[in-house]
Amino acid sequence: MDEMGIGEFARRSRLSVKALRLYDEMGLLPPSRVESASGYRYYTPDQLERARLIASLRRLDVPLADIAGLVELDGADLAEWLGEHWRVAEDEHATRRRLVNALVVELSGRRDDMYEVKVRDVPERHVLCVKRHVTPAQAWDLGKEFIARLRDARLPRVEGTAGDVFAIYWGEVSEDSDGPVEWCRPVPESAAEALAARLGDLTLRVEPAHREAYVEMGPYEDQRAEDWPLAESALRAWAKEQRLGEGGLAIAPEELGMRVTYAFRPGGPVCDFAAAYAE
Amino acid sequence: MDEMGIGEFARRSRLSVKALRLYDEMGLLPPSRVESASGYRYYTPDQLERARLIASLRRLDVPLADIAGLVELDGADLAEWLGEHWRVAEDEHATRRRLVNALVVELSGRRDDMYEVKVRDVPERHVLCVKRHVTPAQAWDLGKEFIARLRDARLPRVEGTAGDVFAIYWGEVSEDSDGPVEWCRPVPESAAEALAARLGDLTLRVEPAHREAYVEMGPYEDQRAEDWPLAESALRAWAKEQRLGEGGLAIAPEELGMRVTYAFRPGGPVCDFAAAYAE
DNA sequence: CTGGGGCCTGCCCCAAGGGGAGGGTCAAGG
DNA sequence: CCTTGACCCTCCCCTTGGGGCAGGCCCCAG
Repeated sequence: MDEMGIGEFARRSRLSVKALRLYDEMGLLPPSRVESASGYRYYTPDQLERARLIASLRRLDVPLADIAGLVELDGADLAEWLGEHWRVAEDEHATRRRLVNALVVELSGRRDDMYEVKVRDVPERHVLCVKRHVTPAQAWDLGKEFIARLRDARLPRVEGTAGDVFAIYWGEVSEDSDGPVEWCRPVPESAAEALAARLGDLTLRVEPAHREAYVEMGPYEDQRAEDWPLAESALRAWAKEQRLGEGGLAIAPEELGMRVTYAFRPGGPVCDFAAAYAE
Repeated sequence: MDEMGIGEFARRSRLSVKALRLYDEMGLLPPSRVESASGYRYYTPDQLERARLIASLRRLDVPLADIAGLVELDGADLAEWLGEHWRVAEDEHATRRRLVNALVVELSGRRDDMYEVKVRDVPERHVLCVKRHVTPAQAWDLGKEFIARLRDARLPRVEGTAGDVFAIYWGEVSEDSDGPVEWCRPVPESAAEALAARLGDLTLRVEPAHREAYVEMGPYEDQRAEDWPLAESALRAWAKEQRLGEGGLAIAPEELGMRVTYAFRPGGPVCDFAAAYAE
């Protein structure tokens, strides 16, 4: 029988002795034999394949908890899982790359050419709103639903950009912070009173006139939550350049919220990411 | 004075309250004022910029220890540092991508088309060797030096592939495991005796005849240590296919070592990654 | 039978916070 | 003035995937 001690097995599997003892303890890779008297672990060469697979997965930062399930899969299923895992990793990497680019551009004082900041004046508006606390997952689905409801053709429309549906993020929406988010639809003042009767879960309020700095984020379907902080920082850099309050208070998420406007223009719906400020 | 509590500061900086308390404790981002009676932390808006920078760097997985130094740099230097940091990250990502590809190819049973495994017979040879324990950093420099020494034109050459300089990795070379690595130069048997007199730190030994499975790794200058395990696994997969010992023992790094052959062919030096086995 | 290397368990340590207990503070409303 | 609820404090334990070390067996070769 072709046994070896833990040291040799470690060298040949490219795992550390410490890791092997851990994997034994958690049942992921028990030695083929453990001498009860001494406690010595003995491994056989046919355990190397599993060990090397574990080592590879660890090198890809797959958590041990996942690995425990994965090593029971057959090759094809594991390959499929890896494909999916890698897709996610590529995604995160791309997000980080955008963040690095944005940071470097901002720090080196160059103009950010990724996002062009524009300004628009928004008049006082009567808006129909619905406000919810949502997790990131819900935000997308619920958003779609509310946007559809609010675009309901039977509601009279406000002319121009000021009539687009928008959402206000009053707080951060992430795994452990759930908004709130408010979806809004401007309605003509003339219609507001009549609507007040049949509101349902909607509320009617008046938004003050303000100025918005915004960047265009492209098609609605392509929105990725990770890009919003980049847009936000572009707005902030712009604000600094414009000397809109050195303390960072002119752009005021805490007052008027970060906004995403859904403009259903010809050619498909596109988004703006906007920060309102009160001059 | 435009102070805010830790909660508001957390929201506006996209850092958690917990993180802020930690950064205070370690002096990275102390509040502008701490009420001594209550222990309450109060921050000012002009601290937001630093806080947001820290948050961005953390999102890039920069360790806090590094961040502590980085936030004192000016924009240009920090941008430069980020560029370098990112270059490394891209590198690691590319390495992981190669590993995933290799794994998926191997697991789904497809032939690995990245590396074509070839076989060659190596006759018994007299070799001039120098063996050292080296760290990864040293391996490269020391390797260059020894290869140059061993290629010394005054030594008689063995004809053909069998005459190429090669290195044997007897153990893993990584941050915490230092080899050993042996650099070798075959010499004709006829010259061996005469050489024995003026050996210096070189040793002369006889390598048994064996067969080597190998893959071609491209130019010498492009070698990256991270690719070698991939090549090794390609060899191992090939060995399995050839039924060269199901236990994984026929390919025997533990016996004959993993080899890298430096072939100084016309067109520049290229490397082979080889595993010797004893039929 | 003795030395040296291999191996054992058990304990503490790391980053970068998260979660919660138990208790003090602040500001607004009654 | 009092209460209530939101906010904040410190302290302690928990996480992942091991690394490092202490103190003590074990095993094999000479």
